[in-house]
Amino acid sequence: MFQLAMLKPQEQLELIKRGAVEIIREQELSDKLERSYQTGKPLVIKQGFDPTAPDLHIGHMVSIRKLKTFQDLGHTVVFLIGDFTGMIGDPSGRSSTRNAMTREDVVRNAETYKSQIFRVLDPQKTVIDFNSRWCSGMKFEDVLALTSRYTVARILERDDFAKRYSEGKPISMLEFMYPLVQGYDSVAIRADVELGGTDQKFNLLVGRDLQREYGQEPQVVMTMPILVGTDGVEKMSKSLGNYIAICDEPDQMFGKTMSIPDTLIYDYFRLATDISADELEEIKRQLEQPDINPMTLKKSLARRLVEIYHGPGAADAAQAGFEKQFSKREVPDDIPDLLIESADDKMWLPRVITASGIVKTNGAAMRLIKQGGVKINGETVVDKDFQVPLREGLIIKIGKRHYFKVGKK
RNA sequence: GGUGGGGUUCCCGAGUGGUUAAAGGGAACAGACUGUAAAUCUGUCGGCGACGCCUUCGGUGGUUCGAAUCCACCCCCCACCA
Repeated sequence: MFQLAMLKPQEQLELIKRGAVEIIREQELSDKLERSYQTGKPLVIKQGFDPTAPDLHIGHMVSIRKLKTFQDLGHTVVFLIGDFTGMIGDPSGRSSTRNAMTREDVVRNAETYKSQIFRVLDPQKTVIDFNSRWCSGMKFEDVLALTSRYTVARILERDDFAKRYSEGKPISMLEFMYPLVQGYDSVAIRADVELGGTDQKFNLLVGRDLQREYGQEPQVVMTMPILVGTDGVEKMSKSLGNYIAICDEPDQMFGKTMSIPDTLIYDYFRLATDISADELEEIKRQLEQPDINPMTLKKSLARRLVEIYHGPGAADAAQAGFEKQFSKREVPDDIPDLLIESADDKMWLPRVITASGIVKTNGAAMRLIKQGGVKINGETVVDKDFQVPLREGLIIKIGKRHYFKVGKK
């Protein structure tokens, strides 16, 4: 695509700035680009990632796609996995499920990361690094030396610490140290620019301060917008279940996109697709037209997303499948088979439903039946005692979107 | 170390001896309406083939016919003081 030698610093800056919420400081970035241009030495662009949850979603991609821009401009991207703190674990704090990870976990997660980010980033131009590489070898005196360069009051400035502190919620010392560890990473890899969501601003700034403390030129901090999740309320995250994963199947990706509130359409176009400024303007205009159904715009958004991660052919198929299943309310083409092993020729309906994995307990299955959420071959079944004949071809529908075919193993 | 407050079902949060699987809200799920939007309305929301039984209110013991509720000890969180 673009080459470092081909684009002038000013042009690079324009591309980089697009979509960013804040650049601290733009002048410094401009200077760095200028120097890089003159010397031919690429800038080091850093972004840190949690060693857990390697299920990347389109919210992560907002900044990862920005990394791609840097990469296209010839700069070096360091995809930094924060395995060190992850391996220690943090039993306290409110997200008490954070358990220590083993080296194997970390390696496996890193592989999963790779398989996902390389859908966007160029493997040849991406450095994947782990902060245990320098953290593990630090002596306690090094750590103390690090802590001496920052103050409690400054760490307490961080929004969520301040909030939790004033609300009487616990903050572990380890969590308290996180910003320093993360900031030290910037020192260790001599980052020129660090990217992150706006919620990371504080941590990124600590990196800047620490670099200065260690006699380095401070990194430029660049924050990217946080994508709101499909619920339209919380930020997109795996744990809240309001995310569109980049490895979601086309149908699923299309469907999830169609379920977002209308108010999100514009932001999703802006942050999650490659749409041009002109097209974006057009979307905005159309959203204000009362006679245009936002659904049509949402469909085109869904298509674009599927195209990015699965290609144009998949987008066509996903849209066709969606319209068949939800607009026309027809039975979709691909229905998973549920093969049941049984000596009998029939089986109690709740048990069949549970076997499908859609609900966990017979009680939940019985509730669904009672509420009219279960259909067999298009007929609503309200008898919770219903015995399902185990013969081929029976199609069971659960709720709005779950289908499966019953068969005997 | 001292003093005081607190730990309830996915989350928040009532409940201070029986009628309590535990109010209310949120989330979630199902149904209606729809555009798998929002809003709204209705219902469900620990487990069990289930008018009954089992498990649950930080942990362990105890008092009682009966405990989330009372007592003892322990663990954890928070505030203030040192």
